Amino acid sequence: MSHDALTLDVFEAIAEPRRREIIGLLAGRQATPVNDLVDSLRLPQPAVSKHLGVLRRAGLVTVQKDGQRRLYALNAAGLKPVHDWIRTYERYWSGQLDRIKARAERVAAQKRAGESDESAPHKTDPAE
Amino acid sequence: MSHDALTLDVFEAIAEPRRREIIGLLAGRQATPVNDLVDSLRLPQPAVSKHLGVLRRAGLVTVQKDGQRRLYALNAAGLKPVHDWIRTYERYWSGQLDRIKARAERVAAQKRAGESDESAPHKTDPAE
DNA sequence: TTGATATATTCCTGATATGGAATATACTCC
DNA sequence: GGAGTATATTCCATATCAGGAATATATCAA
Repeated sequence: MSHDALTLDVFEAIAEPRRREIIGLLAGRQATPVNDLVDSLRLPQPAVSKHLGVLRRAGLVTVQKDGQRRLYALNAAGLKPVHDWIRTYERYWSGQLDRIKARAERVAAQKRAGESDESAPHKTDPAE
Repeated sequence: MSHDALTLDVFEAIAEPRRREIIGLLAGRQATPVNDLVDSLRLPQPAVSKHLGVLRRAGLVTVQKDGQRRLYALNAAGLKPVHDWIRTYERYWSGQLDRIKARAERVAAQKRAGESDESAPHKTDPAE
């Protein structure tokens, strides 16, 4: 990817299920050595270290030296960009009233009636 | 990753900046033909169609035939898994007290339900 | 120092994604 | 039917990633 080696995209970082799993594990602890994560994840240590490297460059975890170990801790604030982005669309599914209100903002600009709307957040199965 | 050709991971779908852009464009409109997106994105039409295909298989957009055009609409509800996952960690950056409270909730919820969707944090070590 | 432990890094390989170009499909209009 | 428009699909080339294996680095212990 065309990313700076030092700054990875948070969205890409959390696209990996294993990395989300690591985040979930770190959320419950304060500072966890790599080996504990290796045991929990049942993944070879190099793979875990690589994932931790991605998370660190994405700003999602912090490292702390403790003797020969490296203690990783979650930096949940790094998830804020994703949260902010998602929240923009939360109103589109959160409820009928909210959705109507959201639509009203757009419709207000047009001030026209008789618009046939059908974008309900229910899943329409696109059969080929 | 080895994904079903018909069911793509939402996290992977939104990892692409262009696709997030498409989502942003669709959020403001009701049903948009591909060509409108092509104009807005300044991306060749085949690329746009491919991204739309990914979004559709991930359940984030729906298609609707309109003559020779295909009208795409945002299905924001497809973002809910991401929202739910993120919300789990929202409290970790919102405040210290909230964080303690969050841990209690999480532990309680895990004792109650064994229901685990793929994006949820997996087993947290109870010893801590 | 020697050996063991903890973690990171490098190299390799297979899988996959992206954009580009060309082509295929489907629909509309004449 | 044939031309033109709208969209999808295929093929190609490049890039990247995930995991495996081996190795490198750093620290601790005796």
